[in-house]
Amino acid sequence: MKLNHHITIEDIASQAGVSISTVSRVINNTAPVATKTKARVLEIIENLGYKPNLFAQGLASGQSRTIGVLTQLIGSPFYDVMLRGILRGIEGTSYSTLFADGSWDAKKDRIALNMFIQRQVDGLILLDGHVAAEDIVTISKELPMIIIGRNIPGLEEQCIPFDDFDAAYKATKHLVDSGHRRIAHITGLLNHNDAIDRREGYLKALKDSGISPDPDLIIEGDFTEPSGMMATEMLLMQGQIFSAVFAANDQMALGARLALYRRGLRVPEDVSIVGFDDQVPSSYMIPPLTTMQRSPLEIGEKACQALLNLIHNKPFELPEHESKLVIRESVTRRL
Amino acid sequence: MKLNHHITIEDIASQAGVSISTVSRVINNTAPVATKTKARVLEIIENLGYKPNLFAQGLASGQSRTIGVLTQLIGSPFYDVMLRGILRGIEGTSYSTLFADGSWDAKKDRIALNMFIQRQVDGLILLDGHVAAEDIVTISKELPMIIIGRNIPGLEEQCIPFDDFDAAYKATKHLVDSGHRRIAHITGLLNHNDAIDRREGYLKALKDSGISPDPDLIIEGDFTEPSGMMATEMLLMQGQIFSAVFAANDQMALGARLALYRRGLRVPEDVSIVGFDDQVPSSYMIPPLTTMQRSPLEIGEKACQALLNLIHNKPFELPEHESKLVIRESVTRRL
DNA sequence: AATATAGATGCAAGCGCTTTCATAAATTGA
DNA sequence: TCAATTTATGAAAGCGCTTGCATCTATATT
Repeated sequence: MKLNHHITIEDIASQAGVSISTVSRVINNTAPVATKTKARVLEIIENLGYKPNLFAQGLASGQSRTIGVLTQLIGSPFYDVMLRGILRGIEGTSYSTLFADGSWDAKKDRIALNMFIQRQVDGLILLDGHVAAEDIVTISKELPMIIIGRNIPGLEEQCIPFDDFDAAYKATKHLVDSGHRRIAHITGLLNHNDAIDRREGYLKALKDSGISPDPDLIIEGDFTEPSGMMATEMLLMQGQIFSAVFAANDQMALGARLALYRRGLRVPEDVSIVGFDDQVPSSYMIPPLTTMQRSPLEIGEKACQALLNLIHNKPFELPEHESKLVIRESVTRRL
Repeated sequence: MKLNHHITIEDIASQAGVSISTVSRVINNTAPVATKTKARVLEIIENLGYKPNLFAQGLASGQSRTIGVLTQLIGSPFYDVMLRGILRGIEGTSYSTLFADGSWDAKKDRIALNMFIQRQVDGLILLDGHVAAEDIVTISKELPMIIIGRNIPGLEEQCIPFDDFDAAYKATKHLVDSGHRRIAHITGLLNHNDAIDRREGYLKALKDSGISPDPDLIIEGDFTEPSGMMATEMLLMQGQIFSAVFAANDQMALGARLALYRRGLRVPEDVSIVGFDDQVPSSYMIPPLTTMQRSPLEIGEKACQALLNLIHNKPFELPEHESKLVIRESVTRRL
C-alpha cells in the first residue's frame, strides 16, 4: 500500500518525454493521442502508481466526480438498503459518494444541500425528506438529480415516487379478502407523505369493499417498534374489537406483535397482521410476517445509474417501482 | 436556496477594497487583521453568501476537510448505527464524510482506501474489515486514523477494539449460571476475528465452569438470519441434545428462534437463547431476546470526535467499550 | 502535384485559493 | 526623538490539473 500523492502529471510527462497536455489527454481520453505515445504514458502511470489529484482536476474542470446522497436516517433499514444499492451502482466508476443525514429535519436538509453545493457534487440523490419542492426545482436547474420517494411537480422525469397508496390498498385488500372486516391501522408519522398515502390506500380499500372505516381503529404511530406496540396496547385497552392490524411498516408490525403476545393473543388465530416494507427481520417474526415487499436495493442501484447517465447527458431510465404482497403466516382466513 | 458558486474571493476583496490575501486571512483566521477590516469583510461575505471553493482551498492547502469512513456492509444494523454516531460526531463541523463499503472483501477495502487517499481525506475511520495490519500502519504514518473493532499492534492508541471475548464469556456464563450445561453455539464467519473471539469466550466460559465443550454443538453461521436458522435445524436434525443456544449475533438468534418455532419447541421453556448486539428487533422477538448490548452510537460519535482532535493534533480520548448483558425473556432457569 | 483535412502535440492561460516574503504603518522603549 | 518591534496589508508565486489555440506532420482528395 503506497501513498503516492506526491507524483504529479509533470513527473509522468517528463518521464514520457511529452507535455502534460498529452498526459492529461490520455488520462481523460479527451483528444486523440498516438497509440504508441498513449501506451508509453499509460505504462509510466502504472509503474509510478500515479493518481491524478482530484482537487486540481476539480478546480480546473469544475467537476468533482462526487455525488451527494441525502438520506433521512441512517440506521433505518429501508433506506440503508437503498444506500447499499447506490454504492453498488457507483462501484467501478470513478465517482464517490458524499453522505449526509437529514434526520427528517428540514433545517438539516438545507445544511446538507448547501454542503453538497459547496463541495460541487456532480449530481445528487435525494432519499425522501422535507426539502421544499421549489428548492428542489431550483437546484435541479443547475445540478443533475434524482429524487427517490417523492414526486416533484415539473420534475417527474427525475423522480422515483413510491406506490404507497396502491401498496397499502393491496395490503388492506388482502385482509378484506381473507374475511376481515374490522381492520385496525397503525399509521406512520402523519407529517410524512408516505404515511398519509398509506392511510388513504387503507381507507379506499375498505370503502371499495363496502366497509365503512372506523376512526377508532386508526392510531398514529411513528414508524418505530415501540410506537407499534403502544398503538396496539391502546386499541386493546380501549376494548376495540378488531381481527386484523395493518401496520404502516414492519417495525410497527413487530411492535404490534409483541403487544398481542403480552396479552396472550395469538397471531394469526386471534389477530392477523400485515406489515409494510418486508424488512429482513420480518420473515423471522413468530409467525413470519405477511407484508408488502419493496425493492430498495434495486431502486438504489438503478437510481444511481440513472444519475450517472443524467450527469453525462445520456438517456436514462428510472426503475419501475411496484410493491408486491408477500404472503407468509401472520394472516388467517376469517369466515 | 441559492447556488452561489460563482462568487469568488476576488469579488469579496474588491467589494471590501482589500486584497484577496486579507480576505483569506479573515476566513481562516490565519493572521491578525484589523478589527474594522475584518468586520467589513465578514459582512460582505455574509451579504453575498460567499462560500469558499473547497477545491481551490484543497489544492492550495492540501487539506480536504473530508474524512473517509470505510464500513463493511451498509445495511448491517450494528455498523449502520455506528455510522449514525459518526455523522452525529461530525455535525456542526466543517468536515464531511466520504463513505465506502468494503463488503468484507479485502480487494474492495484496498480500492476504497486508494480512493480515500486520492481524495486526500484528512482522516480515516476504519470499521473493522480485512485491511492488512501492515497497510494500516503504513497509512497511519501519513494520515490520522481511528480503527474501530480491531487492535492493530503498534497502533493501540488509535484503536477501539471490541470486547468480543469477554462479552461472549459473559453471555455463556449467564446460561451456565442459569443451570444450562449443554449449550450450543452458532458462530459467525470464522474468518472474522470477532467471530473467533466470541467462540473462544464461549469455550472459556464452559471450561471455567467445568463443562467440557462438545464440538458437535458448535456450528458455523455467517451472521445472517438464514444461517442461524439452518444451523439450528442442523442441530435438531442431528438429534443433538441442548437446552440453550448462544448465537454470535442477534440476527442468527432470530433465525434460531424461527427454527425452534418450526419444530414446535418453545422458547425459553424448551430451549433458551442468548444473542449478541442487542439490535432493535431483538427486543421485539417473541419472546424478547436476552442479549449482549453494545453501544455503537456512542462509539461512532466518540471515534469521530477523537479523529477530529487527532487531525488537529489535540489530545483525544477513545471511548471505553464494554458490552453488557441485557436480560429479557429468552432464557429460563434450568434446575 | 497542389491543396484540403484530419491527427498529434505543445504552449500557456486559467481554475480559486493559500502562503511566503516584502513593505508600510503603528507602537514601543530608552 | 530614533531605532527596534510589532501589526496590518499586498504582490505574487504556486497548488496540479484542463483546455482553447496554434503549430506541425501525415494522409486523403482531386
